[in-house]
Amino acid sequence: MYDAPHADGTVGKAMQVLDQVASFQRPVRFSELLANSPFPKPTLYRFVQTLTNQGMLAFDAERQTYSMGLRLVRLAHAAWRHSSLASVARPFIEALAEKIGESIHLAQIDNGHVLFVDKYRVTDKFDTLAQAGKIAPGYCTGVGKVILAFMSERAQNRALEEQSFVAYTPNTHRDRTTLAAELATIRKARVAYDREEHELGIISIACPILTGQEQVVGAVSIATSTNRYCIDDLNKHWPDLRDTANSIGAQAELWQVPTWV
Amino acid sequence: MYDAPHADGTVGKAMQVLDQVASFQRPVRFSELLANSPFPKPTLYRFVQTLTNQGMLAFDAERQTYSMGLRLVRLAHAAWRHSSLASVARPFIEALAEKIGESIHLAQIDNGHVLFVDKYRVTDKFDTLAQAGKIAPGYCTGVGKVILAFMSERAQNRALEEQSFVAYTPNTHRDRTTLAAELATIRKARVAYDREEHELGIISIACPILTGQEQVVGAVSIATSTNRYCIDDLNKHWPDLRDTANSIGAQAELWQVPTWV
DNA sequence: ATTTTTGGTTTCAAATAATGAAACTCGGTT
DNA sequence: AACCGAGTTTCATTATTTGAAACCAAAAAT
Repeated sequence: MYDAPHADGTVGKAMQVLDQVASFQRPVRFSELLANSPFPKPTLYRFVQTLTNQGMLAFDAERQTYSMGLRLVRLAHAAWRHSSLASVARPFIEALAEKIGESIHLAQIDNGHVLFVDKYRVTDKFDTLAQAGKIAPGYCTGVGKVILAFMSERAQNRALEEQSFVAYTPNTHRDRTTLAAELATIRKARVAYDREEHELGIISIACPILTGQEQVVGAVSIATSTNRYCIDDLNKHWPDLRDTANSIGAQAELWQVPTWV
Repeated sequence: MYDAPHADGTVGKAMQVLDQVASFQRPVRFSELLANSPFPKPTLYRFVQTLTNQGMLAFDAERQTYSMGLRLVRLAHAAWRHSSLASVARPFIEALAEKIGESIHLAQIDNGHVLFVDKYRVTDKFDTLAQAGKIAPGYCTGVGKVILAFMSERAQNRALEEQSFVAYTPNTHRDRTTLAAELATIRKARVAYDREEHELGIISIACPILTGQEQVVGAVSIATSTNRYCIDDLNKHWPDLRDTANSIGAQAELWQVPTWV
């Protein structure tokens, strides 16, 4: 990696601490943080203090643990509405879900990882942040692969660099070369499939959301379980999915959605 | 508004910039930020750069505008799950909503402002971040007043200090004294009403969510429109609402929800 | 076509804030 | 009573932030 000589100063370090706390997925003690921290004790201590003061972290005095602060929820509200495709895409996804009666995922890419920004489950209707905001790897999901496939070469290289290639299932791509080959195919076909690559029993079909100049802004997918359907069944929905993706892309263009190069 | 004491160093200032961008509620140009910024041009410029590098802001090169970054959505996901009442409260709220067929709000307090962390609308089922993550004033909402009423004296004073007392409707409290009087009543009655104080035509009944030691962690409310019901009708649901609030409180205590003193 | 203005970016010395080794405090051991 | 581990504070050193001024490019005005 070329970048990260001085890691964006003090603010960058503080954000690193935020990420670390988030990564625990549970309230965490100071000493636990310290154990996996690049920072010496007093430095980390002050970061955690500052972030708590700022409401970016929350400190539970009783249990002496830190967790993510509510200020983030407030800030994310704005991010959601103005930087994510979710608000633009919502009506289209809703319509598609009603029509075909399967779960729909909406994703954008964030630092080589697929970020789910919205999700419609036939049963629950839309989920809250409990579901949205999740991340998943790019190299083994339908939405991830289709986004990667349509990135500019430079961006794709950078993103591929960051993939971990953990073998979640026997079908998971295990290195860059086989993945790169599939990405080329995907780009031609304009559709990607997840054949139980991330989770056994789960398959999906994904289409890219593009602007007029063929820039990817995200992806939509229909996901289902192998108990109910096979890839060929999903394929029957392809025209609908493609149309939905196109409509979202057109709408996103009118609206001011930042593109991801 | 008297500002924070030392504004928490560089990190605090950066967070201030984040807030500022969020406050615009739309993509914003550098010069617009500069106009309302306490920081000189190069300083603000560097903050915005750093935050963009960090994914806390997103820069749209084409339109030359900044908006909130997707990293916030990722981080908020964790905040939501581990620091908010939402995950704990969800099943109880769902049950209540099914039973009485009205919209339910779940709120926590964040710096004197009511932060809606979840919302169940009978029609739409749960909303996404589009709704959750919103903030509302504390002094003129059912959930806000009931939370304020149950805060420790010290915390209440601090929170009251921060209320703006904008008169949204003729019924809105216009100063601290009348509000303080009502808060005392609310604390005794253990229930608060919003009689069109925030929005004409909207009324609600709210109960506090308390721990065993009577610490407020949040509030639940039933909201409806005056076209359909009056306060007395809402009052019929009071036992159910109170029970729901109590169940959430009990559950929150078992789980590690940070308390707000 | 030339000048001026506007919006954004870079420089660099001075001012300030971050840093971390070490020392300290406070419950709870041994 | 001495010890330990987790958390907190001190303070001289170091590195980062700061902002006036200068710069640049593109748009607007002349």
